[in-house]
Amino acid sequence: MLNFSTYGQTYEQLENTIKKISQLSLIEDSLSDFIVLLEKVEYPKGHILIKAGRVERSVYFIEKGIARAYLDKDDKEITFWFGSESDILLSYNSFFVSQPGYESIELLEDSVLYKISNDILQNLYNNNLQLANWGRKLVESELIKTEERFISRQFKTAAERYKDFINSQPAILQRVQLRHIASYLGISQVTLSRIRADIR
Amino acid sequence: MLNFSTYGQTYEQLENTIKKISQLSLIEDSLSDFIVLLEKVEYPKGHILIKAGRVERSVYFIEKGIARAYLDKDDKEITFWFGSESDILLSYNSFFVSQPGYESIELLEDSVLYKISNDILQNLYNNNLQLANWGRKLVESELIKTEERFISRQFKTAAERYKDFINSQPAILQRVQLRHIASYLGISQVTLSRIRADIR
DNA sequence: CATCAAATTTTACAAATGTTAAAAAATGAA
DNA sequence: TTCATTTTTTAACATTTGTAAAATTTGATG
Repeated sequence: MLNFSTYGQTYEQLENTIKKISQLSLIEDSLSDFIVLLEKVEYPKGHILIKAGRVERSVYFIEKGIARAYLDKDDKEITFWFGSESDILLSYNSFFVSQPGYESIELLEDSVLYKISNDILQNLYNNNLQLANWGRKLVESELIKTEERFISRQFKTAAERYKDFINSQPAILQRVQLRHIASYLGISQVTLSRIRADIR
Repeated sequence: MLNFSTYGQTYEQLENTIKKISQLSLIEDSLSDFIVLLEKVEYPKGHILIKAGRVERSVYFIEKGIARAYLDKDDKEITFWFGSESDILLSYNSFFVSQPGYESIELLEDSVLYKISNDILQNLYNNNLQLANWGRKLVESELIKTEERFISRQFKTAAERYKDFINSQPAILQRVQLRHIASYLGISQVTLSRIRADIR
């Protein structure tokens, strides 16, 4: 549970932080019930928050930091997701259906997160209509984002995808190694270098 | 609303059909409430069920038939989804957030569908905890499927993706033109022909 | 500042995929 | 069946992207 005094925050400060994350302002009436169930956690750069092959029982809200989800293919790592401030972080397939996940998630900066277990969340969902609908909307918005990325992969060239990326997530470009961005865009690092050279 | 006598079905027959679709057996207690709100619709092959640029107010459950979602890119159509018996059919971004959708959905065979409007569904979600959680789980399972397709696009070769496709959806291969399958796999029809020739 | 290690870019060549056009095969209506 | 149309495959060539290795740049540290 959150220990407010430990972090020197008032409840109001915390509430403002949490509201920014994942449309939590939508559940105004239930917000305080929700907040007290969160656990604040901090990890250093390089920490592997979620490990492939395990069943993940927690979802995280990112207050500060950047994370990448990746999976191991042969001797390479394939990065397929970045998350930063105000994003939620979880292994979809592991968290939703309690199966071992295929992905790992690494923190790329020292990070501050709020954590809630699946057991607690399921209990909320089964007893609070407002939160159940908030959870549904949260997943709906993740689904739209994932589908849009999927489609753009299908009909845009590597150069177009890179330009989209620097327009939509310029901060990530500054904070993440280019080899991860190349992997995220589905191209080799050499191709990414060529695209960057052409743009210059 | 469903008019049972029109279609010569008993309620029990209809319930069995509906249960097969989209894990609706999960909402045993609310199932009959849900079923009476469905409207059965039938359309011929070639019908455009959902048109890009419109706000879509309905979701469909496919009882019989095949559909493809596509978008127009320059003078080409990009197919990015197939649905058949037991799948749900909707424009994610249009239905979930009431925006004009970017995709069209065409029926590739004469089809039988059950339809429910977003207004009715939202009303159910806001008044029935069991249905709200069923809706959340439905979206969660769509999200897992979409993410898996996204990732496989990123690290599998065109040949691997084709083999995955014929293993996981052999029936679709028999029922859909190869040009649509090539588009779905993100490759040209020429490349698909080459892959098929190599396998033979 | 000098040095080392890691990250990124560049080069050279190979492999995969795309484009266009044409040929072949399959489909479906009369 | 025949014929016309559509779909699929093949061929030839162009372009994109990948791999491996070398060169360069960047960043951290003494």
